[in-house]
Amino acid sequence: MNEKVDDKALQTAYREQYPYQPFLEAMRPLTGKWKVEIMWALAQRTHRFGELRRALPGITQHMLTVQLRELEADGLVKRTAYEEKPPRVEYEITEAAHGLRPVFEALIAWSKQYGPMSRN
Amino acid sequence: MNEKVDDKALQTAYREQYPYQPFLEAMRPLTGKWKVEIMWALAQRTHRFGELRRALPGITQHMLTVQLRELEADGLVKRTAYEEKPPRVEYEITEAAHGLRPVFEALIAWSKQYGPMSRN
DNA sequence: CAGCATCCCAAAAGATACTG
DNA sequence: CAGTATCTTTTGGGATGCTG
Repeated sequence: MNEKVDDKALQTAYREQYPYQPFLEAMRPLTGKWKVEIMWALAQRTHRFGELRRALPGITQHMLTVQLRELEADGLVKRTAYEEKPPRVEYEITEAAHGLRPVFEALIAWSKQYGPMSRN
Repeated sequence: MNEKVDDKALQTAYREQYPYQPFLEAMRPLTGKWKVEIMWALAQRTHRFGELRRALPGITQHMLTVQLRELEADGLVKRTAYEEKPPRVEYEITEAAHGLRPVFEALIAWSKQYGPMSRN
């Protein structure tokens, strides 16, 4: 009944001693093939839907819509639709999302230091 | 022939002015359901295969193997097999991987500041 | 113990056509 | 212009059985 005490202690250590869950929580809203790129573009300036589409060569209209909706639901992007004809919709990053900059910067710094690690 | 000059300029800006590619390059080796958790565990100390398995409840043997192999190929994890019977294999993070700590910390700091953003 | 080989499934992403 | 609706494809991950 107690041969696995060490394992249990291990698990407790991981989950309680370190900000384990917060890390995973923080990563989740950015998972998706295009989300980081979208955030990157919006971090530069506000974009219209079509601008964003052209700024991300290869993305489909469908995927851009889907991922923007998810980013919006996660509070990282703000969508503003203007009732005009033809319609105009603008996307910008939220205040909360600006806080991600240090993360991006740290990651880039690391990437530069250790160089591109190509797997293939 | 030149109505799209603005778009081209935009793309150039994203890809040349900002460390766009480095960022994506840096993220790639960490994509995979368990990689961050594996790195987290190994950041605490060296683990044997079985220890790692027990430390990550829910992971399958198959996935642990696959993701460890990828992390190894990306130079984030070092694998050492001892020729014993029964066999013993130890995993540890590499020097390069230690540089990721600031990234993790920045992400966690951001996560704490803006709280958990639940989508559901 | 630490795995590899297979087969299978669900989720994510892409292609295409259509619309307020 | 900025989407939505469907359908198909791809990818990642899981289950199971076998082995040096």
